[in-house]
Amino acid sequence: MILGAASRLLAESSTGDVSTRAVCDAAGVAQPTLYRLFGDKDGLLAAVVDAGFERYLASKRALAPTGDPAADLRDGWDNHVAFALSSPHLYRLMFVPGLGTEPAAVKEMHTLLRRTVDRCATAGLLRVPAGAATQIVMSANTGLALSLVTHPGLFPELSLSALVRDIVLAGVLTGADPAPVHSGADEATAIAAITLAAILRTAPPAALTDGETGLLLEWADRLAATHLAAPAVGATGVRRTQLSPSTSTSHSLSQGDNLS
Amino acid sequence: MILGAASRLLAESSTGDVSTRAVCDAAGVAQPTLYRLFGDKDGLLAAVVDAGFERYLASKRALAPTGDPAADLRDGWDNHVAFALSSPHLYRLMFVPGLGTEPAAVKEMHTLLRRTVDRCATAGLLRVPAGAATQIVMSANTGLALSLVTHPGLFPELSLSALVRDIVLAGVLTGADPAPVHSGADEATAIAAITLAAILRTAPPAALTDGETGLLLEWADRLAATHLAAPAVGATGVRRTQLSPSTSTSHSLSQGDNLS
DNA sequence: GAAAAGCTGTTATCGTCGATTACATGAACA
DNA sequence: TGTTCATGTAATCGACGATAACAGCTTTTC
Repeated sequence: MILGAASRLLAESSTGDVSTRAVCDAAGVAQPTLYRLFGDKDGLLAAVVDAGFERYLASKRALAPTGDPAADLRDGWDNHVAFALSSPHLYRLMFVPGLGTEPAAVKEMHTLLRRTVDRCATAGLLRVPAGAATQIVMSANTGLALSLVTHPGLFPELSLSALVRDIVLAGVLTGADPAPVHSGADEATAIAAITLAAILRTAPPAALTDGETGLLLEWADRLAATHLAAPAVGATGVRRTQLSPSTSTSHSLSQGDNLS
Repeated sequence: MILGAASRLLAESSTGDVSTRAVCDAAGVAQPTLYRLFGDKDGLLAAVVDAGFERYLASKRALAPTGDPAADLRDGWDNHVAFALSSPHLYRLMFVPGLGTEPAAVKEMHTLLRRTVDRCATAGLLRVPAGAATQIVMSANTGLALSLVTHPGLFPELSLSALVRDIVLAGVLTGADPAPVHSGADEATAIAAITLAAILRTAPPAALTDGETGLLLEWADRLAATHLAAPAVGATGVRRTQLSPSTSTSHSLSQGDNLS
């Protein structure tokens, strides 16, 4: 069970790397055995990547296509991010190859996404060509997941993924509003609050005391952020993915998030 | 000139890694010298990152703030992507740290972006809170750049960055249309063409010969892709960044791109 | 002016890692 | 029974990151 030991050690590793010796020790074999079975350390890691990708595709198949391809697209995004967060090291191995080694599995994922996009297209939901939409969603999705994985400190917002997702999908699909869903007067209110908050922050007015400015700022922030918690694209029939309870759409910004 | 040798070797490296021995040989010094000056290999790489970041910030300052903060935001995006493509290995060192070592420079860049976003906010151009907008743009920008850098084979489209950029900025700014700029009948035409192309590709009709289907497909693709070459958000006063002649907005899809 | 202190750079070496060679063992088959 | 081949091991190699011990040189101090 060399492969299992490698996967386990990788997941437990703090640096995201494993030594062939450690893998062999954990598996109870000598090094040449590993090298005969996998040929190379890269071969071993490729096998680990393949196994991880098998798991990823399994979770992908669990999200069977529904009648709502736009919702499927959204669930696919969430599922992808959840997988990345669940095994960061493995994700980095899968999507940040050593510059030259392209795991074939990535292309398979690309075609999988393409299928969902095509279903959107045949339903008349696409406003950009299917190929462009696929690349846009794919790069934005993996890119965001990589950012979340490699900069856990910089982007502590759990809802960031949902925000970017809704914006990107709204830019690709028809009939989908970008993340902030407000209408008419609400939109004007939100924008005014956002503008005021920015002005207060960069140039506090002399007419108000610091305490007053702070309180006003708090209210403005609250006004500006309310719409971020609203459900967005494809609001009907929201399904939860098994892996991502925390990245779902309806997650509000109640806890420590500071998006102001 | 140990640092210069390290930077040069890193840029020329094929794996994105350098050995301290190679650096010392190239610099004409012995290893302990390097370790006395930089303490560690990580210390050396951190210095390389700092130097690269100095260059990045220099190119950033060259894009002095104009009266159009939205255009500044766009130029900043292009500049970022151009930097990533110009030195992929360095970029990966800067933005894919070893999981634990957060280069302080990244935070500095974050605040730099925040300043531009705040200028948009005070101009009333923001439809999401400034903090959220900063995180959205930042993660999408670095994420896309990482995708372009680490998967040069999967995303060969030079215009992909511009597409994602316009979509993301449109989701964050007011008065900015998402990438496909079409109006009225044009939009209906494009969507119909996209839908038809997708249907033809997934289920070729029996009423047409293969040749006829192919020709029809070509025309539909052309109809669907025309609007992708149109200028987008902040169309007035488009400035070119020094580093990114190829990622500019007006770049058309004439060459080998296949976004269909 | 000579000695002490400190910076700068060297040679030689250690432990770890990825990878390989040469060899041992045991089952399948003629 | 002897050959073959798959499977495993001990021992080893070269490259790497890192360090100890030592040598030259400038600066400071008495």
